[in-house]
Formats: sequence, C-alpha cells, structure tokens
Amino acid sequence: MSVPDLRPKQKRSQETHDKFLESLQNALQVKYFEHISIKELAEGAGVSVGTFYRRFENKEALLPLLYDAFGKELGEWIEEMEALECSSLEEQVTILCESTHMFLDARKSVFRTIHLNARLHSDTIFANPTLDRNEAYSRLSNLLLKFTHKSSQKSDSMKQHAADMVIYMMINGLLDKILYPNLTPAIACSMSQASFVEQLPKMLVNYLKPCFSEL
Amino acid sequence: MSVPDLRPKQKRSQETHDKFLESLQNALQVKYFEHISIKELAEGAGVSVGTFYRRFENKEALLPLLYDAFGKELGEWIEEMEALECSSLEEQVTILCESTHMFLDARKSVFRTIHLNARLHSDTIFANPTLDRNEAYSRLSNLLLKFTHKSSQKSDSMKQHAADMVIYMMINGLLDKILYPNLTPAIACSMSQASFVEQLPKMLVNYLKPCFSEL
Amino acid sequence: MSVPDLRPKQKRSQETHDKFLESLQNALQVKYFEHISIKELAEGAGVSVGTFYRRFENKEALLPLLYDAFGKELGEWIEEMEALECSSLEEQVTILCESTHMFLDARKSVFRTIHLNARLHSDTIFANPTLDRNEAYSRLSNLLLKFTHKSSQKSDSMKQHAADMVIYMMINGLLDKILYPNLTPAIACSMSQASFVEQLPKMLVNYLKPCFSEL
Amino acid sequence: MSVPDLRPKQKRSQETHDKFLESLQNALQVKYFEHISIKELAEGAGVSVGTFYRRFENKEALLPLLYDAFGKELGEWIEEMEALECSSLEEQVTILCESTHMFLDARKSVFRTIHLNARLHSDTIFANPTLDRNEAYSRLSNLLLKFTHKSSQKSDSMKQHAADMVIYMMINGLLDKILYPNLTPAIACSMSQASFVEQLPKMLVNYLKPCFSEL
DNA sequence: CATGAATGAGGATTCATTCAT
DNA sequence: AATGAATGAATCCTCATTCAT
Repeated sequence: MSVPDLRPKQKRSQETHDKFLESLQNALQVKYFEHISIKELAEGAGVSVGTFYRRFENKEALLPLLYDAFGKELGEWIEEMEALECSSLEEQVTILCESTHMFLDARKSVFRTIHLNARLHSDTIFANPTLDRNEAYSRLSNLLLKFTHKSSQKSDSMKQHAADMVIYMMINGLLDKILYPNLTPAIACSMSQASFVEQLPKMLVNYLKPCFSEL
Repeated sequence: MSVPDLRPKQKRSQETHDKFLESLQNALQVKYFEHISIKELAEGAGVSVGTFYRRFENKEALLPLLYDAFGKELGEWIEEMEALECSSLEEQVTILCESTHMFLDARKSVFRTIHLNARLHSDTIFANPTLDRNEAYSRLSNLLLKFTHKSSQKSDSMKQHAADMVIYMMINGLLDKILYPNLTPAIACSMSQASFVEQLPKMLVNYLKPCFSEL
Repeated sequence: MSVPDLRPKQKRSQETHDKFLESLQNALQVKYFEHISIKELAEGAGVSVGTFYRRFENKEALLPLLYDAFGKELGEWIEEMEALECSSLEEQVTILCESTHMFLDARKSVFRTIHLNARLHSDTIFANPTLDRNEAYSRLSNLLLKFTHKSSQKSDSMKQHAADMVIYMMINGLLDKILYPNLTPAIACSMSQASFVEQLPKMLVNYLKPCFSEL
Repeated sequence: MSVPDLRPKQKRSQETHDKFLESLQNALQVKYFEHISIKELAEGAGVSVGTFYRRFENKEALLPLLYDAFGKELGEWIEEMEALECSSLEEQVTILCESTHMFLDARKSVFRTIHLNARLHSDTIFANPTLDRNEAYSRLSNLLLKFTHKSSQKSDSMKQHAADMVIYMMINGLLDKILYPNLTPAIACSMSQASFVEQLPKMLVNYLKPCFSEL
C-alpha cells in the first residue's frame, strides 16, 4: 500500500536529492521541463553540475522523482477521501469531483509536466514498476463500489468496469479543463469550470446508478 | 463556414508549402516533432534550409499548417456526419462515438503532435484565430440538439451547454484512450477500447436525455 | 599507382578541408594530437567549430587526411628514389638509408602523430583501404630486387622476403632513432645518429648479399 | 646495480601502492592507459579516490611503478640469459632473439603502455633517473661481446657500438612486429613472425661477425 | 530566388582534484 | 588516515539561423 521510497539512504545524498527535486519543482513554475537546463537545476539546488551527474543519469531521470512525489500526495489525498463518510452515491461522486478538481488545480504545474512527459518518455518515468497508478485508481473506484446494492443482478466485474470508467472520465474530463481550458478539445465545452464541475457528477451518477441498482 | 486557406497565392510558394507539410507528416511517422530538425525537413522536401527560412519563421510555424490540414479533414468528416439520418438520440450518439473513434484512431500520429504541441506552443498554433475549432465543435453539438423536444421547458442555453459537454467528454475520453492507453489517467479505466466505445454512448445519452426531454 | 584524393570536389569545401589539415599540422608542432581541442583547430583554421563538424565526424577523422598527405609526399619521394641510377646494391642501400633518414627527419612531428595514432586508432586511420602502405613498401623492396642475380638458385619468394625485411628493419630502425632517440629501445644504441646511419647499410647489405648472390 | 625500490617503507602504504599497480595492470588488459580513469583504478584497488591522491600526484605517477615492475622482470630475464652457456656467437644471438621474442610477447599489454607513454610522458616516467634502461641493455651487449676475439684489431669502442646496435635492432625489430604487426612499418615485412624470428639472427650475426673477427 | 556553407551560442557530459566528515 | 561527495573547468557536439554566392 505504501509508496516506495526512491530516495538514497545516506543523509548527504538524500539532501542533494531533495534539493534537485525542489529545484525542478521551482523551475517548473516558470517554464517547461524541456527548456530547463541542467546547469539551471544545479544552480537552483545550490550545487554544481557535476553533482547532478553523480546522482542522475540525465534530466529525464528526475521525472520519476516528480512522479513519485506526486504519487505521495495523491496517496494522502485518497486517504482523506476514504476517511469521508458519504450517505449516498450522489454525495460521494459530487464530493469526489469537487475535491479532485481542487487537488488537480493546486498541482497544475507539476501535473502538466508529468502528463506531457509521461507521453514523451513513458519508458523512463515508469521504469520503476511499483510507481504505477493502478492501485490509486482502484482505491477511488472502491469508494464508488461501496454504494452498490448487494442484491443487484449485475455482475461484479461489470460494476467494477463501470466504476473504473467513471473515475477515468472524471479525472480525464477535469484534467483537460484545468490544464488546457482553451485548447482542443476542452474548448468544445462552453461552460465555465464551475458549471462543469457541477454538471460532471450528474453525468457520472446517471450512468452509474442503473449499473448499481437492484433491478 | 469554410476553413480559411493559409496557403500563399503564388503557385511556386504554394508548392513549397505543400512539400514542407508533407515532409513534416512523413517525419512524424517516425519521430516526435521536437526531434525533427529543419535540415531534415528541408531534405525531405527536396529543398534547402535557406528556402525554409524564406517561407517560415521557424519550425513551429509549420504547426498551423498541420493543424489546418487536420481541420480540413475534420470538416469533411463532420459533413459526412451531418449527412447521416439518425432516428433517435441514442443512434446519433452511438454512431458519433464509433465514428469519432475511427476518425481519431486513423490520425493518431498527426493528432498526437497537434495535441502535445498545442499545449507547448499554443501561442503559435493559434496565431491565426480563424483556425480555432469552435465552429467544428458547434456543428457536432448541433447534431445532438436536433433531438431536443421543442416543448421542453429547459432553456436553450442549458441544452446547448449539455450538448457541448457531451461532445467534449466524448472526444476527450476517446482521445486519451487512443493516444495514451497505458498512461495516467487512461489506465484508470480497465475496459478494452471496444468496450469503452460501447459504454461511452450510454453514459452520454443517460446524461443528455433528461435535459432534452419534455418535462 | 596514384594516391587517391580524399578531398571534396567543391572549391569552398576543399579550402576548408585544407585549412583544417594545415591547422592540425601547425598545432602538431607544439603539442600532441590528444591535447589539441576542436575549438583550437577551428581557430587555427580561421573558421567556427560548427564548420568542423560539418566536415568531420570528430577529431580522429582528420587522421586519414594527415596520413594521406604524408602518403603523397612518400609517393613523391619514392619516385625520386626510383629515378636514381645506382650501380651496386651497396650504393642503393646506402643512398636509401641516408635519404630515408632525411625524409623522416624532416617530417618528425607529423610522423610521430601518425605513428602513435595509427596504434591508438588503427580502425579510423585505415578506414579507407586504398590508403595502405603496402604498395609504397613494395616499390622500395623492388629497388633492392633489381640487384639480384638471375642465376641465383634462391627462390624469388625468398628474395622478396629478404628485401621486405631489409626495408622494414631500415625504416623501423631509423624511425625510433629519429623520433625517440632517448627512449627505450633506441637508448640501447650508443652511437650517434650519424654513425648509425653509416652503420645501418652495412648490416643490411651484409644480410642481403648472400641471398641475392649466385651461389 | 640492483633496481632501486620505489616503494614506500610503511607497510600500509606499500600495500596501497601494490594494489594500485595491480589495478592498473588489470585495467590495461582491457583498455588503453589514456582511457582509464582514477575512479576506476581506485575501485579496482578497493580504496577511494582520495586515497589515490594521498599517494600519487596523478595518473601518470603510476607509470614509473609500471616501468619499475617491468624493469624487475627484465632484470630477472637478463640474469637467465647470462646464466646460459653458449658456444658461439650464432647460438647466442639466435637464443637471444627467440627469448626476447617470447619475453616481449608475454608482456604485450604492459609493454605497449610503457612504449607509448614513455613517448607521451617521458618527463614523468623517467623522473627517477635510476630507472633508465642503460644498464640492462649493456648487460645484453656484454653477452655478445664475450665472443669477440681478443686479438682483433678493431677498437673496443667499435665493438661496443656494434653490439649495442645489434641489441637495438633486435629489440626494436621484434617490438613492432609483436605490438603492431599490421601497421606501418611492420607491414613492410611480408614474413610471418616465426620466419622473422628465424631470419633476424642471420642479419645480426652477419653484421657482427666481421666486427668481432681477428682480421 | 535558391542554395548550403558557415556561424556560434547553448547544452550535455566527463573527470581530475579538493576537502569536509 | 580514509572516504567519497562536491566542484567546475574543459570539451564535445548540435542545430537554429544567417548570408555570400
């Protein structure tokens, strides 16, 4: 269940690692990953280029760190979600949409980097297979599956698929609205972000209800 | 209503433009936009680098051409969609999902470039404001709005928003499933692409029906 | 028979080529090949680093030029040798030793580079198989073989081997004496260079005579 | 007359020295001296880079150790040569050629390093002047001088020179044949190594005989 | 106009050497 | 004394852009 710790055991090394991660996160506030040079990162970390190369093969090797750090926060956020008591599927989905929206909105810059670079360097960022997000997404699905009716005649696997699809559509829908609101395809959607976040749960619950219901 | 013609009026210039667009499209089959050099493009176009610079400011200036060419195909595809007679909203949405899936799947490599670079260079790709996709997306929305009940008490603007949202969720949902099926957030969704294309219309119609109905 | 021309056909290119070769030859007067940087070479040639890389893969790619240029001079020198009329084997060998000594002595710095680097980068320097030295050495051997007695009972192949060996021992002996007179193994030889050049033919003729003689 | 001991007196230091020498010798089996880094050597020696710098000024400072170790073996081998009883000059020269060939062939990789680097770093490798090879070569010359006729009218110095020259030509001739058989100038010599080793003594004896003889 | 040689800033990378622990 | 993390100068190499022909 725990997110594995990529960080080196030695204290000095650990600090250097963290400094580079922090330096990268700072730089990402201002520019895209591709446009950040190693010299820049080293300066931001207050160390020399050589030190960078002692730790990392190349710039891409920082991506897993970013991904991992994000994963930690994701895990914590999911725990919070799991701790909340919801009395209905509607409430659960609504809260999930709102909370996901806030969570992603607050982490835009890092998420944009992960999102884009996972697409450009998926080999690298996922080199460590324990980092994948399957588990995190399952936990979100499970939040929904709590509201299924035991007596429902639908198969468990169908319900599982439906819940997974809802999670995917929710995250994917929110993501493009947040990261690239003025681009294809988000531009297709004429609503404001606020309205979108309000409408989204309706679509999702409407889909999920019949799947979970008794009949 | 027609997509504007970016191409220069002179015949010779026109040919050069086309050659570079073609060269770029070929190169994209093999590698990412970022890794294609201008020398490479010029060689592919059978002209010199100098000639490239006579026509274009820089490499990014090719993106609108790509975007434009894609827009043309999009327009033609939408016309086909408009020509189809559907007897129900269900049918319309189902056909739209299937057809969109096929359309996007066939243009993966170009679309990936547009999709990523619109995010990296949105300033450039949209320099020409007439190129935006608003109109295309409205036409798709309108396909759905044909099935609204006149007597419905819901406002037209509400219906419009709902249709827009459905189009957005459809395209966005399909896109990530097609372009990056193994990455966040598409991995959240455990279904195969085929099942997803089958389920998607159900979610969308379920949402749309109540908005369009008489009550 | 002719030394092939590695140089590009275009005039501008040709000039650049020559400038780099000249720049390298100048630099070699002062330091070893390994310690010459590309920036240095470019400055010496009066052009930019980029221009270097337009022409050459890397620094080692200059070695064949050096080798080739030396080969040209070698060819010319051999022609001179061939033009001389000698009345006896003694005279021929003596003249050859003296002349080889002068020839190598005048080209010390370039030859040292070729000599060392042929050993460090033999793959590169001999990439062009037409550049090899076999032919040059055969021509020198042939100068000696002119003095063989037709009636000799020794086989032609034996004579050939003997002549080849003499050429090898001559060049190899002179080379180390010239290039590294104070190092192992040249230090073993207590004579001055002048005396050595005087003694060398004696050793070689003594060896060759019996092989070539009638008996 | 003994080879001086460069090694530090402290036991711990001594071990470190030996470990580095061994590490270097191992590395030389695989790559050239120039391409071996200090980190690599330190790892091979099982100590840290810092420890290297406590002992040695830089990488070149290891060369004398290599040279020294080789010198030891050379000394031992010469002793063996001196212990052999030969009944004639021919026998002595023949045995010397064969034995030298075997000795050098077995030590190719180390000798190549010494041979090349003595040329690139003669300042360093000979920093310790007691390491030079004069004495070793004289002892080899003396092996030949044993066969001179006392009554010979040639001066002792002339004989000495002749013997020295023979030693030089022998070692130098064998060396290039062994180390770089396919390069200039060894390719000049068409014979196999075995034939060469057979022919070489003939050349040398032919030269030496008249110098040493009575007349 | 087209060409492609030349430019040179910019970034990646290495590794000998130092020095705090 | 030993360690190995940190340093940063030095070098390699690329490629967008310019400009003489």
